Amino acid sequence: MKKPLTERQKELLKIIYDFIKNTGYPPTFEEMRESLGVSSNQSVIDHLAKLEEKRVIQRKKGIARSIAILPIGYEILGKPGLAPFLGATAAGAYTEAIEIKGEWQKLSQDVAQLQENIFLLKISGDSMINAGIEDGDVVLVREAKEFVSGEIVLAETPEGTTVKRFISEDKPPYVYLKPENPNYENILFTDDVELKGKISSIMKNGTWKSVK
Amino acid sequence: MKKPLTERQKELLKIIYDFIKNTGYPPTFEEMRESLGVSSNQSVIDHLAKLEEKRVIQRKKGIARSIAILPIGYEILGKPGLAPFLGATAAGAYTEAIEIKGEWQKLSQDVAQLQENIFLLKISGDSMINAGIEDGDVVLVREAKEFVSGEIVLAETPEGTTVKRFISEDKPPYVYLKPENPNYENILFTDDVELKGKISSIMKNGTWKSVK
DNA sequence: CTTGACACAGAAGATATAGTCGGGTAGTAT
DNA sequence: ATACTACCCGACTATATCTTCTGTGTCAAG
Repeated sequence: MKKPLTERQKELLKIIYDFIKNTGYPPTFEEMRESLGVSSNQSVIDHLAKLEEKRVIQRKKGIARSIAILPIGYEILGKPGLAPFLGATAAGAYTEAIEIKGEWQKLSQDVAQLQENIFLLKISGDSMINAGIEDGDVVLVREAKEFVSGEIVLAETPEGTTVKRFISEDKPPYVYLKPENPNYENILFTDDVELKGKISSIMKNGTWKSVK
Repeated sequence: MKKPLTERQKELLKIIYDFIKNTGYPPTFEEMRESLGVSSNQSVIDHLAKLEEKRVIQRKKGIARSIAILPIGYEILGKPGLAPFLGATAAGAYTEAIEIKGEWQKLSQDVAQLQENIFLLKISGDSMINAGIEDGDVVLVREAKEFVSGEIVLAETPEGTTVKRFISEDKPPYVYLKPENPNYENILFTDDVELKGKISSIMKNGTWKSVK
């Protein structure tokens, strides 16, 4: 008789998931403690122990950032998947080897949520032409919360949504959005500007290439 | 003029990718050093610096296991993706807001490779009936190399391929495969037995549930 | 009114992990 | 010859991170 997760446990699971999605690696106790808004590691440890007991996550003793979310955890978070169909095997008596059928099967409607939020955008305009992004191109955007100087980002500004290179440096104008076309001006980064995601790939002639 | 990755750098990238796929979190310097088969951390650091310079990965100074593979890295590894199509935005002048179209677009044939190797299996037999896995059921398998006692696994034995619970304990019979049906015998774990993956979900009446 | 589950505080100690320093070799280009 | 790049060795240091210990308060169940 498995018990369901408590509110606090669900919160922590969500915190872990979001952290991984955002950084690419799991959080430390300290980072989770911070996100939970408590002052002691002990709380985190207690909750992690429960989550592990309930097979929602898995950890390794003494290893830094060693939290992995197990399938049950993803299910609780509502993150489904897509998979190829490989054939039949046996759970009872031994039977035939696996034969590859090569079919595909949707596990849920919400496929994109599998690992991260990604979506496609059609570009209009030529302000990023020197980065190889041209009018009419389709680019792939990965949603993110943390950004590194030099990355091409999707930004929301009071004037609208736009794609530019994000620059953060320690000399004026410090933080701004930079077009890759000399005919356009930099956009200073103000409180009104919100970064939505990173442009990671671009489709050219039907094939995908990385942006740089 | 970007230089391509050297052989060694590609090897390290692959090592990092495999480690993450397998454990759910990135490796330490020590673990990478081991996989590279060298005796000094410095080698790893040198290669990581190059990979970071070439925008293949991204790291944070002083932070444990803080390697994230960037889109270019995934491209080099040949791991594509699938994404919903959201609409048009502007790279030039500001234009309209994003409108959701809700279409889907395939980025490549090889969709399953996105984040990990997963596939479906049709079960025959009733040896796992007490775990809720019945004859004719379809289960989802995630390929893995490391296994924890208690997990339901897909195993290859000299007699054939089978699904059982993997048990590893410090009393006899120590390591074995356990059916979830009293009518079946345990299978002792020998050198001939190879674990291929973990059963993470099962489809019942068209919907997916976690196995326990 | 005791017991247990849940949630949290605060601090000390142990160890896992990143980083630094100062080298060495082989190959290739200037 | 000199300079560069890719690749590697080994020992040391600094700190990031996990763990352990002891104790508090609440709330619901027996």
